[in-house]
Amino acid sequence: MARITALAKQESRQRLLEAAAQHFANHGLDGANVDAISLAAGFAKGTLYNYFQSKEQLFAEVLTEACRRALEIYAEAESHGSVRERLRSLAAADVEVLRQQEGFHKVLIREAMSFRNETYPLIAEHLGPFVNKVEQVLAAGVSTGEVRNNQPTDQLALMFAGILTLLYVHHWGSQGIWPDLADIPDLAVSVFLDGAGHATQPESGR
Amino acid sequence: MARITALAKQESRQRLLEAAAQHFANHGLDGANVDAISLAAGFAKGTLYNYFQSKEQLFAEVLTEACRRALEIYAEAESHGSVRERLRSLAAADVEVLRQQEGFHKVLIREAMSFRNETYPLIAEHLGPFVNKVEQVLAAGVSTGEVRNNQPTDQLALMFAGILTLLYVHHWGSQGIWPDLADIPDLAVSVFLDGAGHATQPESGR
Amino acid sequence: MARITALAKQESRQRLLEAAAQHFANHGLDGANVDAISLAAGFAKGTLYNYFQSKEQLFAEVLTEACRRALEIYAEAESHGSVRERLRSLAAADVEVLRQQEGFHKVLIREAMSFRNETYPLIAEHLGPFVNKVEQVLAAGVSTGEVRNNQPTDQLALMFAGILTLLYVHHWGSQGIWPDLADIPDLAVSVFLDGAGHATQPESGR
Amino acid sequence: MARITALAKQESRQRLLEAAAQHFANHGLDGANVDAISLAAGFAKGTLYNYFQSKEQLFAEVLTEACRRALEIYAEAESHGSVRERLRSLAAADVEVLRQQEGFHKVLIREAMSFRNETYPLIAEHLGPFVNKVEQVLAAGVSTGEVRNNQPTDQLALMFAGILTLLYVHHWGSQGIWPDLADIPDLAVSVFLDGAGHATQPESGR
DNA sequence: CATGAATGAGAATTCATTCAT
DNA sequence: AATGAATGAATTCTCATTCAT
Repeated sequence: MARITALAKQESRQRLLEAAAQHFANHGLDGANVDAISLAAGFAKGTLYNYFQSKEQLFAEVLTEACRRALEIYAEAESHGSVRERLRSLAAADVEVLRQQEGFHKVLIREAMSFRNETYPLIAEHLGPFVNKVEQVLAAGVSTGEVRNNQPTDQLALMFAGILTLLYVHHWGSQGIWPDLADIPDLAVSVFLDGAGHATQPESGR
Repeated sequence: MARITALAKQESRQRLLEAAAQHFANHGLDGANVDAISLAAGFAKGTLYNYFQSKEQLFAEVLTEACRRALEIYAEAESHGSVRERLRSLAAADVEVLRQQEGFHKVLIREAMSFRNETYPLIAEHLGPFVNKVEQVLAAGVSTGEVRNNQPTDQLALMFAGILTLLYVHHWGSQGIWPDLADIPDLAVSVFLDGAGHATQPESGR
Repeated sequence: MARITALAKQESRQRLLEAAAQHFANHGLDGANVDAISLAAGFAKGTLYNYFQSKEQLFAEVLTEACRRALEIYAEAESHGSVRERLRSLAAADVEVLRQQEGFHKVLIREAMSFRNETYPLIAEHLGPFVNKVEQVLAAGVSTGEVRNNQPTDQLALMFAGILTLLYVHHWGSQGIWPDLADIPDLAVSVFLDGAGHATQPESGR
Repeated sequence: MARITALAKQESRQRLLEAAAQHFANHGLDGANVDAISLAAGFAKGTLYNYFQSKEQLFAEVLTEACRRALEIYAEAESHGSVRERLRSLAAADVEVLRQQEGFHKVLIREAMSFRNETYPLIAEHLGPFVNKVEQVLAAGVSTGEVRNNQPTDQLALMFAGILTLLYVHHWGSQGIWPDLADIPDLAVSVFLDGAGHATQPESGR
């Protein structure tokens, strides 16, 4: 019985997290209404508070959950071949993560931009694992000569993650016209590695 | 006397707009407190409502004002020399715009991420003139061979503006540690034109 | 105009304080409902918060106000004659204070008994002036030999104030049957000075 | 088996009562949290409601239990010697009762001050036996001349009980500095019998 | 125009109590 | 009996906005 109860509780929690992700996606963090989330999950007004201590903690938990899923997907991203290929693979994984909860990620990015003490550290932590993976690839690339060594790899990794975000934002801002989500991995890698300036000789490994 | 009154009214309005920009910068749109803005401008609590109809409209007006100032500065940006030099000059102008109302731009960028129907068009309009200028430079660069022609220039221009924003965000997110505002123009141009991949021969014009 | 406004505000504040005293008297501190107080004062729900920052602060202000009135009355209490007469006079003043806001004092005494960090210091401060006056009288009495010197005067003063409170409590507990408020000053002095044991010779100065 | 079950139920009930006494002592009646009590007793949240119908009834039961224990201790108090000695003995018994559940008695006294219809009669009932015993001693004292006969003995008895309570309150209010619990019986008797006024000749039986 | 008191809808949060398991 | 998830009324407090002076 305990197990059944525990299971049911897990499900309820999940329902609340999903309703919350959806609601945050639609209303943002400030605009969100805790009661509405609880009701949307099929519970009474105050029930959410049996699972989460506060609106902020709820947001944090939604984030953590998103994180967890993201890590699973990142873990699956193959990592061999050239730096270009490995970055592309990571970018594709990130796009996949995005697809799963696109609305919530929109809010996430927006909250990241608010630099609030309550949310910024949380989000930075969320980005951490991805950026770390990117940095490992770049560090390897520096030693093989595939990546320029005129900038620290941690800064480069941040730039790569940033360029991805940038493309998401353009995607949303253009209502999906450009770029298409499917094009983002290639685009990001190209922008990041090649730049827009004229290379004296074309890259071959593309 | 009517003129004096009108002038005084203009000044009051300006004071309110500045106080609002500062306050929005610190608290965001949702978190802003209308009374506090009015008080910060040196007026009593309700006075703001003699000038603006609502918090939202006030925000929009602050936005419009920021746009207006930005345009003035962009107009002054010199535009000659190589593509690299001209982009650097535009980026420097943008940084200058940012410096003038750094807090407010923080909010601007955050709001851009919310894609709200009330604010997004305004912000897009704000970016417009800058992006147009960048595009002109890039189009010229394509014809001189300084810029690759594997992507439409409007998309490239959006990317350049985006990279700038990205660097601002990293600047804020790192509490000013990296990158320094002064380094941003060079950094943006380098990232945008050269990329991080290994060029077979180093650029000379740097 | 400013003066008129300030005056009106004073009146509103007073109305709220009175409604609050009444409401606290009826419901206690925990049981009190801030909205109800505001409504009872003839204002809208939230209006009270234009005057007081929180329920606790409101309570503190009611207390302070009661304090202020009490001090006025204590100040009027004549202080000459024998220790017995002077104590009687102070006790009578205290009863007078009590009469003015009997309900609120009931709550006050009750809150004093709760020893909460939020309220106890406030209330102790409230009692201070009265106890000080009593102590002065007792100290004088010790030097004239009217008061025994087998206990520090500050402790004796606390006992006297306590006996008064005790009689109030019995008054309330018996629904006013015994003791009558009017009898309390004499009773308190008698209990305090003479005790219930058999004195070998009756006091004459009574 | 029914007996075993009944016994177990008794024990559970007792555990809950003790946890409740402790919790009420720390938080008061209004501030108490039913869930916390149940958990503190080692049960799950709702279990308490298998034993008590409501928070109020629980409080009443704790009170009744305290009463029961107090009676046992009062019964043991020896009663011979002078009035002074017998009163001292009763006071010592009361202090002993207090010591056993000091926290709860704090709440008890506070609740007594609230004069609520739900709790006041209970508390009066609790005091009853003690006051009766005191009254018997005093009545005997009146006939031996040890106690003045200028006041009905029931009122005197209430005063004695009240002075004890008063000393407890000062004990708590001073954080135990004055008076010490151990000093209270003597102090109470002295205050009650002798008063603070100057006796023409010192008591000998002290 | 400036003022600032008043408004009242609305939000987060608490918790005594119920009841299906 | 024990459990603990669910309930939802109630409460404190906020603040954008209005409007009489």
